[in-house]
Amino acid sequence: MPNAPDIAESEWSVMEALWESSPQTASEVTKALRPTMNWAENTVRTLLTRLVEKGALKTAENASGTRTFLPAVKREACVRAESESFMQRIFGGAAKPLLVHFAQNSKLTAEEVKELKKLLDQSLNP
Amino acid sequence: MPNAPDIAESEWSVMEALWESSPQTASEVTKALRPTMNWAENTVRTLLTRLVEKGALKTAENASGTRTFLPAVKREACVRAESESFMQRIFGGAAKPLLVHFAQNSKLTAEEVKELKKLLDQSLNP
DNA sequence: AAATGACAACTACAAATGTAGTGACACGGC
DNA sequence: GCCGTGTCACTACATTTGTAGTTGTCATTT
Repeated sequence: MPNAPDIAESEWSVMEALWESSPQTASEVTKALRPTMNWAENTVRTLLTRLVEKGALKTAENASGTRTFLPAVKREACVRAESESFMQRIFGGAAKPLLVHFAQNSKLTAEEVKELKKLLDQSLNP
Repeated sequence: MPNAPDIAESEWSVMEALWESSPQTASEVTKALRPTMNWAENTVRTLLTRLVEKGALKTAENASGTRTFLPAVKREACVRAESESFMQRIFGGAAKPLLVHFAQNSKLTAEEVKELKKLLDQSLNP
């Protein structure tokens, strides 16, 4: 499995679009992102190219011979990598203070709290 | 209270040193960071200058007339800002998936799990 | 006094990021 | 056969980041 490359913020939106649905052509991705990011098509193309160079995306041809893009790395792997580096940077690598922070700063529903407590228990008994 | 400015990764180490203990002169900060980051003093000075420009640090003179640096923003505020932006970027702004992720991917002690469960409960009954 | 050494203010410079513009080519209509 | 449109591959360019080096000043030390 390929390691998760370093994905910048704008690039992340592009990845999301393709994790959501792939393969897509450059203009499809542009359209998919239009509502959120109002990027010129060339901007999206640049990001796509960079992501291919980084090994985060692969390309293929569709039926009409146009190039399409698809993820080369799993979203979960990238999320894990980003999370790891964030935890390192801000919380010195310790999960507990991080969890404390988010547990305290988020408004959760009773339902969510229940779920999370269950997950915490499970993380103990594997 | 001033808003938390955008603090880059290297800059963060410098901030940590000053949140840890302040005021400090440039060379004190350099020495404090020496074990972890092996930076040239000028590197640290550059970072300090940038942080002052960003409004993350203030300066003052010490008894011997040398400039010292001290935080202009509270660590907690910066942590909150960074966390917010991270949650936005990677988890679409939702706390629950984030908490799920870290709850599942961290090895916590029974003690920690207990604490966290308590915090979760408290986050419900304020 | 000359050398040394901290401190400050500038300057340097490459890589990464954000955000495009340009020029060329190819296919499908008219 | 020319023309617009979509696609591609390049190029562009300002900012931010990482990591210093250079120059000038002062105070302290031989």
